[in-house]
Amino acid sequence: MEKKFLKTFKEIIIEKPADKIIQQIKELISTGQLKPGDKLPSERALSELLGVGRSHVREAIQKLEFYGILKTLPQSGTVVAGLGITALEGLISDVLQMEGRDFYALVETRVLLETNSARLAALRRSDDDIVAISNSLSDYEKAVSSGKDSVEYDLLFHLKIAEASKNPVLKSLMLIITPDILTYFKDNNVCAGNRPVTALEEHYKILEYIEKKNGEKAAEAMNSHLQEILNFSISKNQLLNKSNGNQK
Amino acid sequence: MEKKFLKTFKEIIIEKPADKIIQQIKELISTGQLKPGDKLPSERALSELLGVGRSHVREAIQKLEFYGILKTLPQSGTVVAGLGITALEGLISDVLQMEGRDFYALVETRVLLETNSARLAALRRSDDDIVAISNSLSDYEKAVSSGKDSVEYDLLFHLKIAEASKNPVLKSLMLIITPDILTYFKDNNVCAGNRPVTALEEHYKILEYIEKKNGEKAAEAMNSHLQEILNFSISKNQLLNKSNGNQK
DNA sequence: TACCAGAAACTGGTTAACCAATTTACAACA
DNA sequence: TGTTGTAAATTGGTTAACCAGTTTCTGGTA
Repeated sequence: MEKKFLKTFKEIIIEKPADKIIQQIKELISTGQLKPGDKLPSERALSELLGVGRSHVREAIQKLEFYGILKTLPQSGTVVAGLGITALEGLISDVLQMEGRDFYALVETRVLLETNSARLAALRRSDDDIVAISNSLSDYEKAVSSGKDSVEYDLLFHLKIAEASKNPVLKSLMLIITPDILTYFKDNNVCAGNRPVTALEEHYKILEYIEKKNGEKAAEAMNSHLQEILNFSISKNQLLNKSNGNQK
Repeated sequence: MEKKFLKTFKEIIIEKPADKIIQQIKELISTGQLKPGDKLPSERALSELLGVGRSHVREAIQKLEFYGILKTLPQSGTVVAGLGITALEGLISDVLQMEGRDFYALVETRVLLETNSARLAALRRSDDDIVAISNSLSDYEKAVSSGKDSVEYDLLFHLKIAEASKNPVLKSLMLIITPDILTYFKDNNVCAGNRPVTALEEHYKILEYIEKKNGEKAAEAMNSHLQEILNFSISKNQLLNKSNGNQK
């Protein structure tokens, strides 16, 4: 089994300079040496202090700004953003590297989001939404019958439902976890055999309930549609936990 | 009312050069001119093509890489990553600038996440979780009785529950929307008057059900706890939509 | 013709210098 | 003494040049 061999080797994470800087700044904030509203030392000062090029400092600040932790004011300075700092400790380690590979949690969350997305879509859909969902469904059907790569079209169908829910936040969150779901699916061949075919039927059923504006039924159909994947991920996750239990 | 005045003015979005580049690359991909696996033109070529400095191109690529859309291979080139490209259309405009200010959607999603988070926490909590939640609750209580800034401690309480749910993805998603919730709260004084006091009682009730491992009751308590905020955001949102209806 | 060094061109990575806007310090004036 | 205008220092923004690998082309050899 060559995979195991590879696993023991591949942990050489090349820690880019910027990442180290991020870690240091994070520490300064979480230890309270830098409080919300404080100004950071200038980029030049930091680069000299840390013994790295200014571009690295720049990159680190950009990333931190992404997460809303820092705010840089042009020609003036960089400050620690005030809000949500209490949650910072978890933010970086969690959001940044959600690679936790906790497939079950991932799918469980997806079920949660999708079930409610279907319910809201049924209640709030416009006629245009029905058209959009139908189109993506026929795209999916084509992909299935041609026999390959249907997964992306599958998720696209679900995304259209999220759009019909008229809740952009819900949609955004789904978009955030979608890439991880995708890699998970592709790596594990979740949609093998004639699973796509049965899934297709379930999709039609979901669409039907959404069209009928039956929120509860739509949610229920979506839930049972995803339940199978959830069960699959349970067994898979247990396997992984067993073999990788010694990892951090 | 000076706020209204400011609102009509502050929409001068300074479109940074990097953002324009991102938009162009996004378009190239979504129109199919760049397919997954394709190599992007070199940074130099792009910078000359677009008439901007290389650092801007660099910044754009970094951001795109963040979202898993691009992958840069050192000393070789930058390629379009294969996964989830279909979903790209929405990804950038949505996740990047979720500033949509759709407060109702934000709170609605929060209710959804939190309700299920409470349910799972009740089912999966350890004794340590109970201790952690209790502690954050007494922190909150102290803040309330001292009379200020209780909001952050409030959210911290909810976060501990998310941790007890043993679903890191759920927790991460909550962390993502938390900053927006916070600014919303602070801007609108949601927790004014003796709202914190009644909220405190509800918190204790939630904790009680979680301790008793009663999932349904915990979910129910959390739901009614948040329902008031949801109602508040409905009225507020309508007001905003009315006054800002002409915005994009 | 097939193949394989070796050099030249090109890649992203990194640094240092320069730019324009902001902030700060200070001196002149009221 | 307090205010204000100006200049110097400092800031993030931007550019251009250089570095160390990678890829590609090329010419000679078997």
